[in-house]
Amino acid sequence: MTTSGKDNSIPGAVVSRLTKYLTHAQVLRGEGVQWVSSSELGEELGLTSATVRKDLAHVSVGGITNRGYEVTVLCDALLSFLGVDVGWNAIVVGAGNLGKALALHGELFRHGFAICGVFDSDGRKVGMRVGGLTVRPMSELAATIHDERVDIGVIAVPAAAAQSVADLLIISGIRGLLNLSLIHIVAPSNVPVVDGRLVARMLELGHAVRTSAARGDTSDYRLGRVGRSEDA
Amino acid sequence: MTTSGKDNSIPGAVVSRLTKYLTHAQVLRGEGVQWVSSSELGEELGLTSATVRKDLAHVSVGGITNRGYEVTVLCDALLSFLGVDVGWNAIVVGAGNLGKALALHGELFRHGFAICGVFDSDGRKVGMRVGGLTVRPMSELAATIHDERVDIGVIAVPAAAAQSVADLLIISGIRGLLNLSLIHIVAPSNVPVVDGRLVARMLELGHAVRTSAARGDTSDYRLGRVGRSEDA
DNA sequence: ACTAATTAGTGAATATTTTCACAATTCAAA
DNA sequence: TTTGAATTGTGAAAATATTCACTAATTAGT
Repeated sequence: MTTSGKDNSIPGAVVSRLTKYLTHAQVLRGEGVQWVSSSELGEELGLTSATVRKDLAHVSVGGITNRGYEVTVLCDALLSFLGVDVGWNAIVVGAGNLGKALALHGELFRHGFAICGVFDSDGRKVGMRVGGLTVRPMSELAATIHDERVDIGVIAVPAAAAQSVADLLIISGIRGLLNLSLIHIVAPSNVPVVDGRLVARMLELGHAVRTSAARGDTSDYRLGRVGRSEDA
Repeated sequence: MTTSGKDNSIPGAVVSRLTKYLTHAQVLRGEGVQWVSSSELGEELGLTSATVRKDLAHVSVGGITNRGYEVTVLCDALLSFLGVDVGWNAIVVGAGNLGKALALHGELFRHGFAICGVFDSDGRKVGMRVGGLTVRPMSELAATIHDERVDIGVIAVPAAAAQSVADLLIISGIRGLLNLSLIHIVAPSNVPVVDGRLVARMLELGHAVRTSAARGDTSDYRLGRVGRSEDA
């Protein structure tokens, strides 16, 4: 019954898992499931039940002893803990394919992120439409961040420009950065940077595939959720 | 002098950092820098020099005592270690904005990933052009994986379809998955899954911004690389 | 009511990862 | 050649993270 909910600095790995609990709980809610236990969550997500319980103890969700966690309560607690209920204003810098894809990604909006601007240094891209937005020049970036109270900047520019874009965002008062560029971004400690570097992820995957092959892995495979049962 | 290079199962966190060393070393190479020390790398990437040295000990790069690591050797060793020199065949499932962005992302090709197909279950999307490729129907997926020796599948479909797409890829013999969907993907242990779930990353960022604000962080900020010095 | 079964919460034990600290080595310069 | 500064590689120590294992609580069934 403790679950203090407001401890101090939760490790990034825990927060990362919390996002998984959230999306899985949302799936369960969509299926009309009412209760879920730590062991079920763990099994589905490849974790031990103890890890799940310890993680969830950071959030204000009380589990109930012989039932588990109530799915809707779990969803709400995680949404609130992750700040989805408050919502964020975000801008995307870089109107290339990736930047446009993010700006148009409905799932982001649905999770509390309002994309309120797309910027590009390329004059030929300025003025283009991206969904309901128009690509704006970099010169308007600082004022926009200030005037529209932008919290988050998404860096979707080539590696060579990424750090200077980050610097511009930072001196303009941005509060956090999602880095989609290839390189590591340096930022002051009060501006958290989260990496979404997909090429790097692909490199990690390549390595994993290779070592998996080297180990000669085989597996007793049972299909995932979709194949396993007839869902709602 | 040991640096055995072929030990056993390197932690994922190490591999993730190796991709950072690689991209940073590539930047340095582009600038004509010849040597880099573990402490320089660590400072730039926010790590201790000991971590850098330990990480690099997994790869076959010998540092030299009073100099550090030779940048070109470091690049080559990391490229080789991560399998970029061998190269991979990849397909993208889901011809939405994100899927198209990935298929068209030049940086992927430059890092050894050849996108050799884009698939979608939506008949209206089948036949569309995506760069040099044509969107194909899901019915052709299994044969393509087999015939074109596809190693990696990128899952860029809505959450509701993601696991069944994964299952299809897996039974068709895919060797690794990049998951860009919202949900956790279940796969057998011989098919590694790497998460590139950008919405989840944004949620993590929202949390980080919030706790950063709660701590009242302020910072002595010096600009990153670009602002700090006059590079080559 | 009582019993059996289940499951959250958590202190203690493990396991893993990171950092420290130092010997060995190399380079540059006097 | 000698000295001094720099830097790797690595055991040992410290810090973190995960898992175990047990208690207390709750429910369902009889």
